[in-house]
Amino acid sequence: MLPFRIGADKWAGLVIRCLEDGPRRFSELRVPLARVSPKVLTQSLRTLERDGFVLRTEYDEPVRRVTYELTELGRSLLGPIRAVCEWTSEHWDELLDARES
Amino acid sequence: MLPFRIGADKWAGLVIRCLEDGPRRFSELRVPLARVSPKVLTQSLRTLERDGFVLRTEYDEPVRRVTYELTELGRSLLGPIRAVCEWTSEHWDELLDARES
DNA sequence: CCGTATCCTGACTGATACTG
DNA sequence: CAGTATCAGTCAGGATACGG
Repeated sequence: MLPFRIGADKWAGLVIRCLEDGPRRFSELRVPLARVSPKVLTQSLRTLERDGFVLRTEYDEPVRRVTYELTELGRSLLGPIRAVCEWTSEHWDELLDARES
Repeated sequence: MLPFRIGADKWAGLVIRCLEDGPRRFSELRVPLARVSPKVLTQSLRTLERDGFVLRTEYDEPVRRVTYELTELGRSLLGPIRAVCEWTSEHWDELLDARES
């Protein structure tokens, strides 16, 4: 589908972009990433956490709450990621043409 | 190994960078990409050709010769790719740290 | 020189249902 | 709410050897 992607796993780039405006809860991430099953989303977040791109915070409250936010390292990735996303939107039509022929 | 990559396949980004200075023969690509088996390199090149990033030219000569070069579309990818490569070299140490802990 | 053919492995992705 | 458990399926990636 996508001509290319950023990230060790398929969704890492999108997840990071979803976090660029600040911390998000798991359920908040599921909205823009509705096509991603909870298992896969969790896997992606765990990998991003392990590699130091994302910080996971668990709050001890009556209603359970967990947030994810970008670390400084994760935030430094936004530049390259945006470069790729912009390229994709600029060249989307050409990509479709190449696939059809 | 690499924290993330550009390209539908693992080597696409590197292949494109190897072509940034002009056409290269298959055997020339195998030098910088020595760790890539010929089958996988061929696969990558075929995909890049199909998607319009690379032009493959076969010369009818006594000694067989095939060259690959970037199309204009392929060349337009160099910007985003360089952004990712630069990021990687700048943050390489941090990535290793995260993996070890 | 420029690839294919074959075989193999495991990483990645996924749907669905269930739990603390 | 924030995940895990389970059960699979696909497919990219890789080693090695051979072919036009």
